[in-house]
Amino acid sequence: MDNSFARVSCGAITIADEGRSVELAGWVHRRRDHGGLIFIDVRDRDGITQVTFDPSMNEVFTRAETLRSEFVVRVRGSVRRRPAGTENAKLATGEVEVPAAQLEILNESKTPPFVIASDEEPAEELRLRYRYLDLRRPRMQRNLTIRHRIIKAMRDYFDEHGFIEIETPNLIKPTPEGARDYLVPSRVHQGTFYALPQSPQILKQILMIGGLGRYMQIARCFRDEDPRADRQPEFTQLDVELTFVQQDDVIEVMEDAMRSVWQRALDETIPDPLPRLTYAEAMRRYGSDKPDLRFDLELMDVAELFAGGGFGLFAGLAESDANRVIALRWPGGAALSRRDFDAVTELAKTFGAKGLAYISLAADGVKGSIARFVDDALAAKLRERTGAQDGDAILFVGDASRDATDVAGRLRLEIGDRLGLRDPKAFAFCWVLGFPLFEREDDGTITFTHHPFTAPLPGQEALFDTDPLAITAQHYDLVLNGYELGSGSIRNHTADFQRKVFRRLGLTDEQIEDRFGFFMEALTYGAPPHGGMALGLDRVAMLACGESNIRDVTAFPKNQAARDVMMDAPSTVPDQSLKDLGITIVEPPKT
RNA sequence: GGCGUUGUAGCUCAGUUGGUUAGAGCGCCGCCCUGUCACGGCGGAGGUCGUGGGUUCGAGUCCCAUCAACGUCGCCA
Repeated sequence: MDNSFARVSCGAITIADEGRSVELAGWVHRRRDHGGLIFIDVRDRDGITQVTFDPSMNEVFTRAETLRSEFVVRVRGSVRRRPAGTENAKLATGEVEVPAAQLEILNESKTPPFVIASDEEPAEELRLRYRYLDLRRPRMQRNLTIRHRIIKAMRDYFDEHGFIEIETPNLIKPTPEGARDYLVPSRVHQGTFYALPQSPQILKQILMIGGLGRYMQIARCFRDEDPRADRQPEFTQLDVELTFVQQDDVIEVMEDAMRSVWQRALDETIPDPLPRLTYAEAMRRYGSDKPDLRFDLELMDVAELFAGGGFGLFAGLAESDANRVIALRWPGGAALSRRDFDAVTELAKTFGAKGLAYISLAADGVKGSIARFVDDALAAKLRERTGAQDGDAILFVGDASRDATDVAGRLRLEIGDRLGLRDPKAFAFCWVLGFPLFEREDDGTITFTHHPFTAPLPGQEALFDTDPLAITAQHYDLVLNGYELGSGSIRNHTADFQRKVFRRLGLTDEQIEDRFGFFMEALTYGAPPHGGMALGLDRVAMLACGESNIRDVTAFPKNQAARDVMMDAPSTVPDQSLKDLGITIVEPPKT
């Protein structure tokens, strides 16, 4: 290589480099062929530099005429100031250009299925099919860079605070609880299976029993459930665990870490301390255990205002504490048409509502579906309770408490969306605490809210046999902009108590021994008190990037059918591979 | 598995109450062009309208089924 040319990045050349002999390598971003003069924008990860080709350079010019989009080139020349009046203020390198003295075509490119140098967004299916082309676009390069900075900031923070990163295995023991496991057949022990970890939960607890004290890991996790915009079958967690801590210790470490990450990765300052809500309060005020605190518009209970009144439905609901009648203020909602309200009602029905009542407030009185039941006195009370003013509407959801809360919580987000109150550049963190330890499933059985290793609040052990659903857990969720970033808890650290929890969940001693015997035994050898947390890194990155889809912060995501459409995975395997594993496919795949 | 939205040129999209030869912008190809940077000018190629069936004199348009993508519910210790 000719060392008189300095290799430089396409984004970094400035007027200070004038006269320097440089070598650029990158992709042909755009070409502008004037016949007697050719401009090529050469792009690499750092930016774009304009290269010019003059006909006086016979051979080089002729070769330049063959350049097309996404060809890979190496160009050498001396940086020069652009002629006066031809500078491009839109480009960081717009004051200079590189007249090509040498041009090497390192590789040609077929015409790409979509234009990389365009703001037009191709269908996601196409972006995933040709992910390597999509990754060349600024958006993905930016998102992956931010994701990297977040991960680096996390590792730096925890390293500085005495944590060590420890890898845990990906081939582990299946646990039938929780999500479906991805299973990996064993060749050596035919007929048996490893599972990919849904999280390193038990392993990190055993690390605590192993005396490692402060652990963190950027851990890959696997859950065989249907993907969503904020969920992938394969995802990454920031996993953390500490010994000799109480709930507040973990919360303080984690929120300090997040403050540090936001500062270092995004140069954003977030509050200290972060707001905290109880689970009950979050459900009551926001209708969600992961409230979006970027805007207010809280759910207001108004059942007693309708008690004994003319609107029979709400008057009836008001007779029992098991019901809620919730009012939601819709700023400016009085401008909506009957048709608009009908559409919102239909939407509410998709949320599970049986119906939706509403009134519009105007200077000349109250209108809307239940206006005839709202006299001046009631209207005044509703205004006072909700803060609604002339020009606003109020939606009413009345139902059994749980159903009304859920519907109203979703309607609140819908209103926030329509009013543009969910700013992707705003970050509203909060903690949600005080979750119940157990929940009742639809079939009536008792299950855990978080996971079976979560400890109850001290002193509540007595409720175990009398009223288990009343037990509050030492469990905390970190929430950002209406997304659950992650959960943590103080764990049970005695075998006796852990066994009690398992039994309460309906496991027999044999099942406990079979599935968790190794762990139960570990607890009997001086397990220290411990607790920790795990955050969904993909969601953290998604929100930090202002994206609404986890796939846009993942280099190689699966689609909604859990397929990798670039590799075409999953796929069939040769018969011999199945034989080695002792596996027979009963029903051959279709197609 | 349920519900919703979408599917028309390589890409992004338009296509009226069913009516002659299905369009636009970008991209692509050819020719011209020495200061462009979304270069410009002229010309051109490119379509099983997702697939299958039905209604009709006639279907991109209406009906049924089906496939795919996305969103969502179920599911997600």
